Amino acid sequence: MTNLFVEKLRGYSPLDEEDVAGLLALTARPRLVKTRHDLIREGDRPGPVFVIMEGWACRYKVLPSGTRQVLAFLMPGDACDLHIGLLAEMDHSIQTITPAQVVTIDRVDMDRLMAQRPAVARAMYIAQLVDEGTMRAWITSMGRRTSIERVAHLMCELYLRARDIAITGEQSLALPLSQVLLADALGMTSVHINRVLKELRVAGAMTLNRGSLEVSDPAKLVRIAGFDDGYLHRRSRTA
Amino acid sequence: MTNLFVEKLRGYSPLDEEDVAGLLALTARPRLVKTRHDLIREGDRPGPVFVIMEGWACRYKVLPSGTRQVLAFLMPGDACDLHIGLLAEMDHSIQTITPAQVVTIDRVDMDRLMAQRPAVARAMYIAQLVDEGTMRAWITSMGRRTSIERVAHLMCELYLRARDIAITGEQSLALPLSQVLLADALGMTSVHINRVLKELRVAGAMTLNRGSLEVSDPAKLVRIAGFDDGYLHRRSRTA
DNA sequence: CGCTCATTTGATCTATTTCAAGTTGTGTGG
DNA sequence: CCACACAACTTGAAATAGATCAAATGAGCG
Repeated sequence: MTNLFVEKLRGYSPLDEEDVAGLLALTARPRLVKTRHDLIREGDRPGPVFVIMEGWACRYKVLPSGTRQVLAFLMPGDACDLHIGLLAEMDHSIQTITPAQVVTIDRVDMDRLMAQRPAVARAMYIAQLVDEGTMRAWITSMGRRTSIERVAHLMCELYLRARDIAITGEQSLALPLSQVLLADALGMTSVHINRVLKELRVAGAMTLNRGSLEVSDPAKLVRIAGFDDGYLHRRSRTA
Repeated sequence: MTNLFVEKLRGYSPLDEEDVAGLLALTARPRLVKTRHDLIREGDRPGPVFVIMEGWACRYKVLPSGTRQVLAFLMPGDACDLHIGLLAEMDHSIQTITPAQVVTIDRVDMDRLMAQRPAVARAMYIAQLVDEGTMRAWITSMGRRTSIERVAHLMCELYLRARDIAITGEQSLALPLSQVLLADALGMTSVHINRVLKELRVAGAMTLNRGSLEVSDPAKLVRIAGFDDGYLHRRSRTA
C-alpha cells in the first residue's frame, strides 16, 4: 500500500528520500475509524493535525435550522489545517463518510519535520493554498453556477484530485458519496440532485452509480461544468 | 493615523514593542491605488504579499459567461495570502473597491520578521485561519441560507470585522459597497438585493444608504442572520 | 443643466424546493 | 433461497424564492 499523503505532497514539491522518510515516520500508525464518526466537532478545542490515509471524510457545519452544509470532501492523503492548533475552537466539524484509516500528528513533530525539511514545508503550504483555492471554487459554484454545472464541476474536481493520488480507473472513480451528501455539499435538495444526475447520465457525460463514478465523456463533462483546473494548482505535475 | 494591520494582528496575539516596530517598518511605505484597479489578476504570477492599509478591495473570479463572483471583502488591515508566492499562478483576482493605500511586503522580509518574532508569525497564521473560516461561512451562506439571511449574515460579519479595527461608529459603519457588488458577493441579482435591503429596512433591523450601514437593531439582525461569530475567532479579544 | 450611474419598483417567468408516493437495492436471519 | 427491513434512489404535482426584463426615479458631478 503506497502512502497517499506522501503521494499527494510529492505532487506539489519534489521530495527526496529523507523528506519521504520523515513523512513515513509520522504517518506510520494510523487508526481505523468507522463510518459517520466525528473526528472533531464544532466548538471543540483543536488537537493534533490529522491526515486521512484511507477512506473519505468531509468538513461540515450544521445550521440552527438543522440543515447541514458540507464544506469540503477529504480523500486519502488530505489533512486538516496545519496550524489548526492555534485556534481556541473549531468553527466546523469533520466526519468520516466511509470507514477510514486516520493518522494524528503531534504539532511539535510536524513543526520539527517542517523546520528540518524545507521541501516538506513547501508542499504543506501549497496543499493549504490549494485547499483555499478549492473553497473559492466552491463559493463560485454556489453563487454563480446552475445546479447541473455545480454537480459537473464537483465531479471534475474530485476526479482530478483522485487522479493525482492514483486512485482512479481509466475513466472511473470509486466515489462513496450518497445523493443526500452531495445535496448537502452543493446547496441543493437530494431530490434535485437526483434529477440532475439523471440529466448528466442522459446527456452521456457521466454516471454515478453504487459508489462509482463513470466519466463517459470527459470533454462534455468539463464543458458542462465550465471547469478550469487552475485552482488545483497542478501545473508542475507530469501526469 | 493608527496602523490597522498592526491593530488587526494585535487582536489575534499580544504583540510587544519590537513586534510592532517590525511590522511598522514593513508597512511604512504604502502607495495610493485608485478605485477599480486590479492589484493582481487571475493567471498572474504572484509577487510579494500585500496589505490593504486604507480603503476596501475584494477578491473575485469571472466566469466564462461573464458573470462575476466576489469571494471576499478586504478591509483595512487585511492581507492577501501569506504563502501566495509559492504558487505558479493566481486562481483569482483582487481589485480595489475604493481608492486605497496598499503596501507590498517582500517575501524575504516577511519571512525574516516571522522567524524573529514568533508572536507576529502566530498572529499571521491565525489571520489566515480566520480567512479560511470566513470562506467556510460564505459557503454555508450560499448553500443553506435564504437571501435575507445571507445579506444579514454578511452585514454582521463586516460590522464585527470593522469593529475589531475600530473603524465603526456607535451602530454604524462606512460601507462603500454598491448593491451590484453585494449581489456579486452573495450570488444574487442586484434587483433582488435591493428588495432584501428594503425588507431589512422595513423590519427595522438595518439600513444601507449612501455607503453607510446603520444597524438599528443589532439583536434583530443577528437573529435574522442566524449569526454565530465563532468563525471569526475573536474569543481572546477584550472589546 | 444634462449626463451617468446606482437605486427602486412592477410584471412575468423559471429553477428549485417541498411534499408525498413509489421503486430499487442490499444485507440479515430463517 | 426467500422474506423482511432499511436505506438509497426515483418520480410527480404543487408551491415559492429568486431571476429576468423593462422602465422610472433619484443622486452626484462636470
